[in-house]
Amino acid sequence: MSQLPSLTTTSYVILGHLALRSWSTYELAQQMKRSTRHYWPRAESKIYEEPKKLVAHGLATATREYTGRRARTVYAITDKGRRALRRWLHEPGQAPVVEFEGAVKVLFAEQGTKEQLLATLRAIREQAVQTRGEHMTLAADLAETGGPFPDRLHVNELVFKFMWEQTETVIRWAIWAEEHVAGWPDDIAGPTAPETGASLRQAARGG
Amino acid sequence: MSQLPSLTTTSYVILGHLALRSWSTYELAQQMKRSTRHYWPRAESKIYEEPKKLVAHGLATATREYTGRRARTVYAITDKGRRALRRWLHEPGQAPVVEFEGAVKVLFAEQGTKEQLLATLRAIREQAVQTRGEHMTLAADLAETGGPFPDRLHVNELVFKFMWEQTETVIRWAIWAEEHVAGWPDDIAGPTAPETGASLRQAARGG
DNA sequence: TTCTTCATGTAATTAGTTACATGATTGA
DNA sequence: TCAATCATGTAACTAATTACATGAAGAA
Repeated sequence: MSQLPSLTTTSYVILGHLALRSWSTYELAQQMKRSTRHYWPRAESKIYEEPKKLVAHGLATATREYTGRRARTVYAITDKGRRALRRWLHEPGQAPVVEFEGAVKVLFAEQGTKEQLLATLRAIREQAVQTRGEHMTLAADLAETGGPFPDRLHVNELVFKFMWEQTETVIRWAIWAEEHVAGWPDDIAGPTAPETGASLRQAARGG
Repeated sequence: MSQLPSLTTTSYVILGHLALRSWSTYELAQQMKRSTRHYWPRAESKIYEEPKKLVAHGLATATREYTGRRARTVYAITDKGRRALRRWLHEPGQAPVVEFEGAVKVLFAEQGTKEQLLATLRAIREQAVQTRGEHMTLAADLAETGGPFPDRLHVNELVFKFMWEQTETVIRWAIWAEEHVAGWPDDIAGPTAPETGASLRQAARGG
């Protein structure tokens, strides 16, 4: 029947925001850069394009406004949109998917030098420390001002905690790996040291 | 100059495998399902297609073999391929990117019911526990047999540890969130409880 | 007045996925 | 000998990205 393009998770990210208030696409892009980017990253241009689909489905309405001769579009949720959001919340969500190029470089590290591997790990750690800094700023703002939606602080806190723990895990892992590799001989293509596999054996026993 | 499609991280994942030995595409698909899928997930069809690009760049060679009338293609790395891989290892890698639909459902949970939120969290936890089980099996195999490349156990251990900690983090978070939410009133759209924001304040202080 | 940054999109391209197809092998 | 599964791809489609374009507002 319906020839409309089907809704993706990205559609529902937008729809969820519209359930809170009406937004212009620029505002949406700013807000999503601040929060959902960390667990649902999308290019800005996508955020300008996606709401049209919601309108086509009758889940949102678009209003044209003007600043001088320049147009902008403000989107608002419809009743049908609220029902669709509730239905979506009811379905089980997708598990986390991780894409980590740095890990691939670590996996094939023995094709390069020990120095290269240590540099890779250091870069991973520094990036994560930087991200943690951004998270701290965000947390401070949310804790002090309550953020743009103070009565949503409780759900915000849940997902913030996930982001935080995720980043901490990367930092801890990178530090562990750097220390571990520091003890390796210079030729990392060679056979393994006696203590190699300790964490595998531990994991095999269930951690 | 070069009109060849440029190499992606996926290309280098394949190239890295070819640095270890020659593989048919089917073997590559099996191996990647076992290991790199957890931090570089790609559809099987992609794994059949991508090596052609390596050949076009001169980084690999393709050999046609036959089982009866049925053809298969075995790929091998070239010297140019090894050099390209080493160059790639030298460049800093991309930080982890997480896509987590479950977190989006948690973020907008107050548009639904407390029961829905608890069900979402439970599903996340159960999925992660299942993944941990797969990791345990893999760890046991690697620890016992050394896996298909015993002298690469040291680098394998590094990335395995990342996968493991990543999954453990999800499980711990889900349990924490379930306990946290259990203490909320039935109407989760309402204003927040007094202890709300405690972990935000802690994060703002640096953890 | 000019430059830069903010604000608001569109167009072109692509990396990746889903769906399909078919030969070989194995076991009931 | 039939069905199921393993093995090996191709074709069609799409979600998403990168690159570009342009008006408005404020700073120098």
